[in-house]
Amino acid sequence: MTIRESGEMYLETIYVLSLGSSSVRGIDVGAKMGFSKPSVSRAVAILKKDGYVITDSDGYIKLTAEGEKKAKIIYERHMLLSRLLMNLGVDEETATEDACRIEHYISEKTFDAIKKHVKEHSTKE
Amino acid sequence: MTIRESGEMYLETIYVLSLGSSSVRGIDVGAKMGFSKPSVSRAVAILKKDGYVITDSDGYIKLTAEGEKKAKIIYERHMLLSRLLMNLGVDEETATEDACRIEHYISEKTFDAIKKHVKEHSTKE
DNA sequence: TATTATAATTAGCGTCGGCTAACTTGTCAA
DNA sequence: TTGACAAGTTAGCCGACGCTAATTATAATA
Repeated sequence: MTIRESGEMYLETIYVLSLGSSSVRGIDVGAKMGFSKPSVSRAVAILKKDGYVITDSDGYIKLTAEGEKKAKIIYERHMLLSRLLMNLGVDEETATEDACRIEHYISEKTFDAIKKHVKEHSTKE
Repeated sequence: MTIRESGEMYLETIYVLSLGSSSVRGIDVGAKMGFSKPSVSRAVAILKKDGYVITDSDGYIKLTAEGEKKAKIIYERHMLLSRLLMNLGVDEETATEDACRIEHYISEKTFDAIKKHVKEHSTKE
């Protein structure tokens, strides 16, 4: 099964949390995303089934190699989009929020174009 | 109830079809969107309940004043986004497709910024 | 007129992805 | 040792929004 929007959000959140801490728990993911424990529990179970995460003996959530790869792509897209929007003059908070919502729906081609644009415009202005 | 992504898509489709023909039927909407008749039937019923469309005595779908206003905003957003993406170098087909998917998730602030950008860049290059 | 085709609707199914309530499990402190 | 709290899971609800199958209604044609 292909990962869906919701799964991408959970994966990205796990990734971001794991950047700041070596031990990520479901409860932290839920707190970050504003979702309940059962919602996280189910989402993590799906990510596990699909091979993106594992839970170790202490119950901590770890990304698999594949999960980390995927999460990095999603995160990079998020950053890229935020930067694009900020280049267009959107404030950081709004840019981040909007990027978060639309990052799941954009094609590879468009991301390549955005990447090019951001590369050209991120140093100046 | 606030209109949702799905409702926005139906409304936009009805609007676009009504630009090319004075009589829009559910079957046309379904054909355009690739959805079944029952899906359209239900969606139109919701749009009707929410005051965005009416169906006349012949069963044709007409936008109300509010529906048309809303549809125009959605359509304008679609055009704007497409133009932005094309300005970034994305081909028209991809730009249109991506714009279609993300147009529902972007804040007013970001749209204003995009509008400004497109205004500045659409004549040149 | 009777049949047939087209369009719309109704009934009901399935998936996704939230939720609450309730149960389990493990740790820590009284 | 026991009791309480924290974290996770299970069971099951709900709304949104696709779908098919079957029905209804209308219009066109044999």
